[in-house]
Amino acid sequence: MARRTRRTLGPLDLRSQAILRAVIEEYVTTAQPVGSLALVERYGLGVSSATVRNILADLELAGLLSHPHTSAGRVPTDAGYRFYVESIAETLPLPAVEQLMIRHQFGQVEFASEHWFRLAATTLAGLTRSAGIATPAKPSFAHIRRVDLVAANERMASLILVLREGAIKQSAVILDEDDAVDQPMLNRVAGLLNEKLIDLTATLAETVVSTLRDTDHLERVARRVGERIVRILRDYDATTVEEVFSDGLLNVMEAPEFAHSDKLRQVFTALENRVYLAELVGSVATSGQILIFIGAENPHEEMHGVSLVLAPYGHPGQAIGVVGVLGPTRMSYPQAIGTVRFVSGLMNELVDHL
Amino acid sequence: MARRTRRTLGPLDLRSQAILRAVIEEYVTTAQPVGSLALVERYGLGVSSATVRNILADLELAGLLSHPHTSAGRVPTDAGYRFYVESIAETLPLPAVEQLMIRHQFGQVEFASEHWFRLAATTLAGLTRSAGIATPAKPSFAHIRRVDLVAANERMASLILVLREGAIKQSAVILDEDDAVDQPMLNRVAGLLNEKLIDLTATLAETVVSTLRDTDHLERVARRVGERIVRILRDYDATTVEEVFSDGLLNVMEAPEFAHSDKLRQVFTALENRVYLAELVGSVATSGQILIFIGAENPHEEMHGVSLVLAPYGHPGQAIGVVGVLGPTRMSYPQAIGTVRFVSGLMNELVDHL
DNA sequence: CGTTAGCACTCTCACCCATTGAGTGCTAAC
DNA sequence: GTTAGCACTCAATGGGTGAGAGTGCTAACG
Repeated sequence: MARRTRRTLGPLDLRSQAILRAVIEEYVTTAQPVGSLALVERYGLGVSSATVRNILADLELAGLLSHPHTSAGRVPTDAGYRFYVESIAETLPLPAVEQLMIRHQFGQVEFASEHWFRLAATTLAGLTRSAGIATPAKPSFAHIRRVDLVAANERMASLILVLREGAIKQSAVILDEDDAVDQPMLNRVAGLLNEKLIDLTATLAETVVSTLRDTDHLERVARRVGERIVRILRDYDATTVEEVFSDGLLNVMEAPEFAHSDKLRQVFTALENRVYLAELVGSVATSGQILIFIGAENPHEEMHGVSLVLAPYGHPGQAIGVVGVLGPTRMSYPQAIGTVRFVSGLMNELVDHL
Repeated sequence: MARRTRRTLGPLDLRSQAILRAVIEEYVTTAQPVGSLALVERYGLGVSSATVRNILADLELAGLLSHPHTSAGRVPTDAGYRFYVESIAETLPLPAVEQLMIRHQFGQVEFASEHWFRLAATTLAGLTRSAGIATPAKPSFAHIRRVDLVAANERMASLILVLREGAIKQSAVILDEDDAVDQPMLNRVAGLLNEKLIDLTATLAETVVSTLRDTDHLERVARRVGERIVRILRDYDATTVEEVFSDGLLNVMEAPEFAHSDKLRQVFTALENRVYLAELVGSVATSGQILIFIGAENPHEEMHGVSLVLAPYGHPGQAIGVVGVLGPTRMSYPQAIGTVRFVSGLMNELVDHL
């Protein structure tokens, strides 16, 4: 008892830190509460188990470890993981061989951002044995790059809208009875719109569209289409995250802590409910750096019990997307951080190529 | 014993059928093995439990029911479900109110097949409390409807290929050093390709592309792009199913038979491995009618223990997609069939509108 | 004064066993 | 052919017990 009050609770001395690290690393691999004996045996600590027990008790007092029951070993708390994550200076970079393999895979796939972010999620899932998460790079304001119209029938046209950032939006436009069109006519409409709207954002496009006259047939159709375009752009700008793609949920499912599976259901609920992810992803996009949410730090109750490692890619101000990993709190953070960092870097390169 | 040998095993008499039906319907709602007493109590059978027991024994002998252990009630076998499914003449059509609600939902969504099939999966999931499955309508042979090119930089262009059936393919085309292009040039290339390739399939397009001369700058670029187009079309034709969208896996997860969750993992594996689904979906597309796979009837071992109710939509010869439901074998088949039938009908209407 | 050996103590886990209760299958009577 | 009666089977439940892991405390040690 005397010892404990004497010990400063603030900055942990190096030995305590080493033991905390050992506990976490042991627990990450075994998924079992770790006891004092196992620590001295497997990590050359040079002290007896009794000493380790004293330190473990201190770490528990500091809130970094916890105790399922009296006669069990220690388990890291969320705060313990947090301390650990902050203390590891060097993350585990991805081995060069794997880096090469992944680059190769990205080379194999069709040259389009659509494929990349899906592949990113799959890759992350495979490398970390957790769930991979990725969103396409999305600009805060969409710019029109090109407008295309294809006749479906004389009163309906398919609008294809290409944005500067590579996204494509498709929508059917239905015209009034007296605005019947054929393909040549649509080509002229598309030509007019391309001329007037190229590189504009929603607000600018709207003012331009409003100048189109209702008297002329060509301009009237262009106006109808233009209004639809503006609506699509506004919708696009309003959503923080277009789509959250995830892969490898099975990996999470296989973690022993989710075997009896009430918590697992929560995680899946949270993942199917894309709004949750969109929020998180939004905060990462604005922060501009790797964010780590450990267990209960997570804003959503359903996600207590899992951790997220998320990193943005792309260019702030221009287009930003997010890649990351979702796994049990008991995950290898150095590896996860290293991997996520590599993949986000890779995505950056790819985006720059466009 | 005498009774049993006397009974014909072939066509079941009506009372036996009624009892089989009762067992299945009871089991579907309770998920518990059902005993003879529960049957006479809850279904006005007008006979004693002893009589029911005799019949149950016969049904078991016929392989339609099984027995977890001596002192437990009966559980339907896959064959029992199969018999039941064949015997129900009338499926449970969706209530008119819900039909209306769903039509309304489809009206709300953007007018594009992309959104429809996703909504179909979500809708099916919600209505049946199982997982919903849907694929976009895909033709056996893609036809070019329109080609569009957008300059990314002077050596790279974004190719946008619209197919007759509404699908859009995007791909980056990288050009040789001496083929540098600007947007006006790309417009002329696109114009040329549109003129030559419209409504063609892969094979026809290929012969046309091969006539383009390498000497002329315009035609050389067009050829490069054309070759890419042909490759995209070939890839498209080669895949039986472009994409399988599923929703509501959570519903399946909540079924008590998957609570302790080894089987659940298999199901998820099978669902993440899209190849499995693609095969099934392919067979439905060719069969042209509602197909039902019950438990072990399923070609894939991982999917024993679940049932699929799948229906095609679209027009054979033209474009065909599939919608359906995946749930535990213990699912309400009349409801599932009725719902799937309605949704596939709805998708048919929508496709016809285009 | 930190470290360590020793030891009592606590608590989970696995196992066994008896009990309970649901449901069957058989037999004999109707 | 149907039914009542009854013995039998077997999963599920709950209490009891022993083993094992790991702790916390105390007293001795350098």
